[in-house]
Amino acid sequence: MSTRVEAKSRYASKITDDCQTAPGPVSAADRIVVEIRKLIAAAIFFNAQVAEKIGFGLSDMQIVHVLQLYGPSTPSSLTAWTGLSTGGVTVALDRLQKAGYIRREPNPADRRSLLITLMPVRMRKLTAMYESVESETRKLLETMPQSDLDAVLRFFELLHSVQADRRPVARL
Amino acid sequence: MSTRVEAKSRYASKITDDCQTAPGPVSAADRIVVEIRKLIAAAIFFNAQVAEKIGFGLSDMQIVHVLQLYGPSTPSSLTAWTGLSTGGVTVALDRLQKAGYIRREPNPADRRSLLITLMPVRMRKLTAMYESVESETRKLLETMPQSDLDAVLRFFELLHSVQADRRPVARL
DNA sequence: CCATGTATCTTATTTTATAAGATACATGTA
DNA sequence: TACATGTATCTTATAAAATAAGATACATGG
Repeated sequence: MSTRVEAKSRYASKITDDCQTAPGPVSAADRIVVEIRKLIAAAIFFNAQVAEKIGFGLSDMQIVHVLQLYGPSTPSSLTAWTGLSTGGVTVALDRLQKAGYIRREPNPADRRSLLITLMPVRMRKLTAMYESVESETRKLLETMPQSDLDAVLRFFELLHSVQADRRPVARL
Repeated sequence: MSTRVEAKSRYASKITDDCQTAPGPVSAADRIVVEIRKLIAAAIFFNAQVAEKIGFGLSDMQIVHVLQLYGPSTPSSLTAWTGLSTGGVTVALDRLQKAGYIRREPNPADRRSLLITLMPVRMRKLTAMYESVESETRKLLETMPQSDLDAVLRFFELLHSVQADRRPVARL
């Protein structure tokens, strides 16, 4: 078990002009912004590990995650989420379908379009790989006082307003 | 400006066995775990947008982010962070070097090895693209009471212990 | 009914990543 | 010191993934 410890004082973790973290007193907001970035970098890394283990690419992972978080989506919505071209999404969906992770269903709202849905059975294998991180996280969170948890939820509510305009809108 | 609003009650946002979000009362911890995942998915999306605009691939982005967050690194450390093969990192570094974003410097600790460092001048263009998200985030955070910010920082401290063992260790 | 726009798919081509092997240096042991 | 083994990076042929351009089928608004 690693004992690597991040700087915990308020005297670190601000990204400065010279493109590196530099010491010095910084505000809580500054530190939180850096923490968010570190969380994201770590998540991308972990994601890549999982992807490799099950033979997915990163685009395939993003598709699966979006479907799991936001429910059935159209290919065009996934085009936005992944940044792939339309052809790229088609090919990615072919891969995922052949591997049994998704199904293409008709979109009742538009006969040109499709709704991509996840196949629960296949997903179990994948979610199992995230289970340890998630349960560990949940367990740790439960050690925090309720007032802290509420503050964290308010924090995420704030973030939503930052993200809302920079995120694809699901149009079914 | 979008008016899309996420579910804010405690009666939503838990990922269930059927691989989709389902309604029902859930704990704060459960909701936070989902929020983390949504943050990550949104970040990957935003990342892809930025990457496309400046003609990077996602691997290149991850390399730049890691260098910015953790300082100069060896190619092998970047191999771990990106999940690329050693040859893949070499090629990615060639791209980044030709584009002027990084430099290969000798590693004083090991003559076989290198230290990859960012070139501040080129980075300005890239950081500018994140500036609006970050400053907007900072501005919103500053509307939160200090006690909430402290709680959020404690939250990230907890997360570090979850991530520590699932993250590459920088060995210079 | 028609013109225009949108959603997905197809396929040739380009871009990226891998795998296998090579070189140069490090490390530990005798 | 000499040697065997291990590690860090690079090279290059090959494989995988994504793009671009174009095609088809349906939607939408006059």
